[in-house]
Amino acid sequence: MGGEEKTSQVMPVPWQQVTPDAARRLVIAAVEEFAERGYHATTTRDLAGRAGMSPAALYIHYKTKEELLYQISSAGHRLVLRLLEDAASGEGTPVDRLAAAVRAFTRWHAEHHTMARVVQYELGALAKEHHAEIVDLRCRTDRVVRGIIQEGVDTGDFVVPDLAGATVAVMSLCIDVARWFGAERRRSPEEVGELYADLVLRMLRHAGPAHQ
Amino acid sequence: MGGEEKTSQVMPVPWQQVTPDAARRLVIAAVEEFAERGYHATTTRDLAGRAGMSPAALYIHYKTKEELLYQISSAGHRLVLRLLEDAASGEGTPVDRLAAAVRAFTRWHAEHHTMARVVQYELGALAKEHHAEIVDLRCRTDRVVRGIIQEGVDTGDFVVPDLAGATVAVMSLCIDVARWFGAERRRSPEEVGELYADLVLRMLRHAGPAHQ
DNA sequence: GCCCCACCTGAGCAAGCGCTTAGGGCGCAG
DNA sequence: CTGCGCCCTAAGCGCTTGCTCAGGTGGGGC
Repeated sequence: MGGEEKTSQVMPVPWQQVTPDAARRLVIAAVEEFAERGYHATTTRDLAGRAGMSPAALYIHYKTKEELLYQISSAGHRLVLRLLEDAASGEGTPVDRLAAAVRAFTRWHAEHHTMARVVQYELGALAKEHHAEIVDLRCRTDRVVRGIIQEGVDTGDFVVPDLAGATVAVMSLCIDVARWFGAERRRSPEEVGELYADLVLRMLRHAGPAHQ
Repeated sequence: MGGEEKTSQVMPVPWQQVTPDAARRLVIAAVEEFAERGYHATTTRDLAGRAGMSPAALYIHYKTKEELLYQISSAGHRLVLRLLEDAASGEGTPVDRLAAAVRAFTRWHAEHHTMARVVQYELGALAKEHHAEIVDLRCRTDRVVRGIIQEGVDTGDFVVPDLAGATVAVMSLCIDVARWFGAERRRSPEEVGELYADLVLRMLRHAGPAHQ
């Protein structure tokens, strides 16, 4: 029972390289279940059931339930970091690159909002050393975005009274997409990405007459 | 064990009217525990222990653990709704009133970030009829903010390509404060409120030379 | 035929869960 | 004093939890 879940594949999800097949089915089941009910409300029996196997089979592929969460969290954070680094090291002005970063970051949170929910809201359930590793990744993503904004300030394209505050606000705006996206069916991930890129530029650009 | 928690009281928290004292201690303990570990990871023994009583005493004051969550969620949502309605029905231009709304909404999420976390991130753990009631409250808060933005668009102060999208973005930005605030000690709730009011106005105002 | 190995299952263990029950102490009206 | 009601606790019930383990199945090399 439990038909195959169809997830949109516009951006790559790294589960293709997870083997054997049962392990992949488990990790996909875990993303859906953790996103829907939360890590602590999900039982190993739920996961095994959704992946089409007995509860005991889970422990052939993963040592603990927490390791499954860690795999998801780690893969998600690394993927997001790469996304932002690509945007940051791309061509164009800081304005262009911040827009690209926000577009990609937002779009990922919308398109993969189930995985994004696990990545962003289930950190607290990680074991201590796993948690520390993830926090380090998050600091790095923060630094990437702050770097682009700083460059924009240097060129005079951005005017921000508080660099750290603006960085937090920009990332916060994008991250929270994972929370509300899905309840509303009207907008596509691409549209939200465009809208947010525009809003963020409006937020940070100096409010002079030389608009676009 | 477990000293008295000191919560800043700049904005009123309605627990003063919760009686008897043990019931109030329980609800305060529940806010802290639910915010820190999440509803499902918190046990009734944790709550009773933090409130300084035996596990069984909880059930004298609340029928279930879920009812405790519901009391917190309901009180929080009603408080936030009133906060926004006050700002919306205040004096001044739509620009002034949106700034006031964002300032108050943001500040509440920062100042009471433990309660806000429960209010914003533990909805899914509510029983079905409680959940429906809370969702209704959330729709009303949404409508209040959308109303202010719409007025600003009518007066020509705001230029937004997508009213619903802009509303979601504005509220999203404020709500997410509950997630990250507390890790960073550098900013006060008032400062974040000011920063966010400024950023939101920049996001929505038409980008002409008639600035400020 | 044979064994090996990767993968899986049924049954179940110890611990912890939400919640209940029987009863105890204490303040107060009589 | 007695009697009553409120607030509380110790003990524990029935169930679910994360996880284990002995054993089974099926395909490939010999």
